[in-house]
Amino acid sequence: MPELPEVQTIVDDLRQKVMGHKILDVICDWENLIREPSFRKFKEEISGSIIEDIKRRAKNIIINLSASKTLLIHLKMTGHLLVSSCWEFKRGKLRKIKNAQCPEDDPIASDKMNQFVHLSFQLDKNKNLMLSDLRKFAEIRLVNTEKIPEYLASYGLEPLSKDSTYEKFKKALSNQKGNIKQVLMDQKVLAGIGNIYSDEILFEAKIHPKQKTENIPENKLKKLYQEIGNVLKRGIELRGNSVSDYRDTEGRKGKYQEVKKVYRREGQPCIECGGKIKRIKIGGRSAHFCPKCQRK
DNA sequence: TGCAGTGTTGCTTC
DNA sequence: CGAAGCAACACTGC
Repeated sequence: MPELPEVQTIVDDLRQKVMGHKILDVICDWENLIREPSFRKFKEEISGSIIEDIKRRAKNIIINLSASKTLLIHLKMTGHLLVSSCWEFKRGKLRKIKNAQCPEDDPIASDKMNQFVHLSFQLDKNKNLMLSDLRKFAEIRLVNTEKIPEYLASYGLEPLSKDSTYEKFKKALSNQKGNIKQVLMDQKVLAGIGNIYSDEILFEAKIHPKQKTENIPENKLKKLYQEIGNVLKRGIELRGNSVSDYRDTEGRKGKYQEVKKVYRREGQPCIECGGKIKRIKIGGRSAHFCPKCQRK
């Protein structure tokens, strides 16, 4: 679920909310979430550390801690990070902290994602950084900071980074033979794009998802590069999409789903030409597109 | 009621 | 070798 714009929104919010905080303790009822080291070591090593910096690479959240340790978090399909001063994770359940001040319309109180909290970092100043995950696919690692580059070595171009250029993009795609939809989602080629944004990007660029990457003409490729930037930036502006269950660190929905044009709109009219949006399978995933606007 | 489908990724299989 | 399938898990919707 969380793709680049959602992960970026989470990272930006976390920077505001938990930077400089100390991690006092960790509570967890699904230790498989912690991929390394063992939970016992994890707890021991992380307790007492300070959150020094928070960044994103691809769909990973990177939290630099004091003592040269780094937390690497991947939310996969249904993971969420929540920051709250009025909820705590105790005896396997999310519980309201007595006498704590909650926001009037606290979404955590009503949203059913509150049933799926499996881990909580207890921070100083009465804050909790919690991970909820219905499907339990999320992964957390605690590694030595110097090792981080190895973990991130295989990722491709960051489409929104300052040094991303059309030439680099073109080069990244130059030896790709498959269909463009799958290439866009290949994290080794481009970092951060998933099923939803790839559909929206291809619609904006007027490219058929099954178009062979090597056959895309130069002008279309330029357009594609521009639209990747436009769509992802719009996603961040709208704080991500909650087509499904994405929520930000307060438990609130994003707004990008209100402007999406093709994803999960099978059978509905195309915003631009009125034709019917189609859904096909590509690599086992659903691809949505307008057959009139997007030609091979 | 039951089964296909779901945002991700990486491993296994053919 | 590359592409396809599947597993990790649990819920929703048809």
